[in-house]
Amino acid sequence: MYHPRELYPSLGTGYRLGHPQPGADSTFPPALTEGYRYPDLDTSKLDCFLSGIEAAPHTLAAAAPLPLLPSALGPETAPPPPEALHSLPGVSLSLENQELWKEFSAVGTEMIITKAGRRMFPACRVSVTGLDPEARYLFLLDVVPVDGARYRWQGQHWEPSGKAEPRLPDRVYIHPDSPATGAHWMRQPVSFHRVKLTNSTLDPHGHLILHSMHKYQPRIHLVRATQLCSQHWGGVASFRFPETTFISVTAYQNPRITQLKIAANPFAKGFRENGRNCKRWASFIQGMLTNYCVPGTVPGYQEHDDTPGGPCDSTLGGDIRDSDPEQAPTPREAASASAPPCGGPSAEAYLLHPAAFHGAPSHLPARTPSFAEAPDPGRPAPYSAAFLDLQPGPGGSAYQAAPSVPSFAPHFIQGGPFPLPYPGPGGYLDMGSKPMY
DNA sequence: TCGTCTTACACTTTTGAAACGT
DNA sequence: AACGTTTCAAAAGTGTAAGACG
Repeated sequence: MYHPRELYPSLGTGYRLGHPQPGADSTFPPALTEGYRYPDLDTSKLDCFLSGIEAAPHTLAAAAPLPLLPSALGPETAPPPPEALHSLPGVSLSLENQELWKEFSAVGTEMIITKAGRRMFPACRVSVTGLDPEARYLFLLDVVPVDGARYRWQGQHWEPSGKAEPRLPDRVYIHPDSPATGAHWMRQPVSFHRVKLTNSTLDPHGHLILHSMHKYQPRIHLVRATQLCSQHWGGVASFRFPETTFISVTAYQNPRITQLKIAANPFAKGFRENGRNCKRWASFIQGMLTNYCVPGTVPGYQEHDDTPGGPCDSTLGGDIRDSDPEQAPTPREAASASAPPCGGPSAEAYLLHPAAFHGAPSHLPARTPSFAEAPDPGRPAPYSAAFLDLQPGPGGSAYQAAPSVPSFAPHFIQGGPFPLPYPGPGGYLDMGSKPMY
């Protein structure tokens, strides 16, 4: 994983990737709104990194007047802008470790956040199809609040307990292999296991900053980066999976989650049979035998399912799905059909603020009475009104970008300089502070 | 007092360099 | 000499428990 600072040594301490957005919460402490800085920009490294990117066939049209974002924490009044989001038709994403996620989701997924940064477990691991094998794409992941509530563990379930904290600076994790060809991404599952979550608002490492005891939803964005550092783009598709919703905590609240983590995460092996927590583990085994199955025998429950170093990143060397013709990349004609029209926003603009490309949610979701409930795929997710709808694909777990693409809000194109600096593979982008909902 | 957060700890896996073999 | 495999130590990732903090 690259640290953005390694790529941009010369920008100085005042440089920020994401400009403060219109309507941003002005009451936010400056240290938070300024967020992550990139003190050392080395453009030569950037050139090297971007040298392989193909020339862009299309140019960004002149930017239209920018609509204002809704004010922070304000009512949701602004309808999505009329511009259509340039999606990637035919592109579908499936959650590889869906079974594991469902196991956690059924209990109420919790993710530890620490000052130094903690990895997500389970990690988001997806398979993608429908890309142009020869085009280059960026894979991004960010995490957004699900609602405006803070949660509290009530012994048996999670309950809302008050208003959410002000939204923290948005950061986006860029998959280390980005940008890579569609053939590369489709060759094997793409894992985001290196993503780290932190509760340190002044985190210097570029980890994704979250509030403790808040509910979050990871999102995965695919950007066709026809030319990364100019005003070109080739379409974008965003995906999310309801079962990956989680509540951030500094210490596990639900003992069943702890047991699930120990059972499924190889790094927690020490807390199993022969570990210090063997009594507790034995009790859990008994429970699993009664209610589910022995860990390791439940599909998606094997510890390898999310083992770091699996099919995940650095896909540049992996070769897991190569031999499966059934899952081979779609023919080129399908991909060419997804080629975007001329004009439109750029990949870097999307990097600057992916959320803007999906517009603002048309409404705030109702507070969930209890997180213990399994997510209802049939019910629109809180952000879905302005987000790409995900339809279960033929494979069951595959989600496809629906044709009824929502809106595209170009107001963030204006926010960043062109060419936009790109933090590089495995890095994070600080999106700056932005309105909460 | 209670809920939340921080830190040190023991344990495990991962990673990469060095050694070794072909 | 080049390449591939094995070994091993350091680094990194886990949840726990105790204590600090507000």
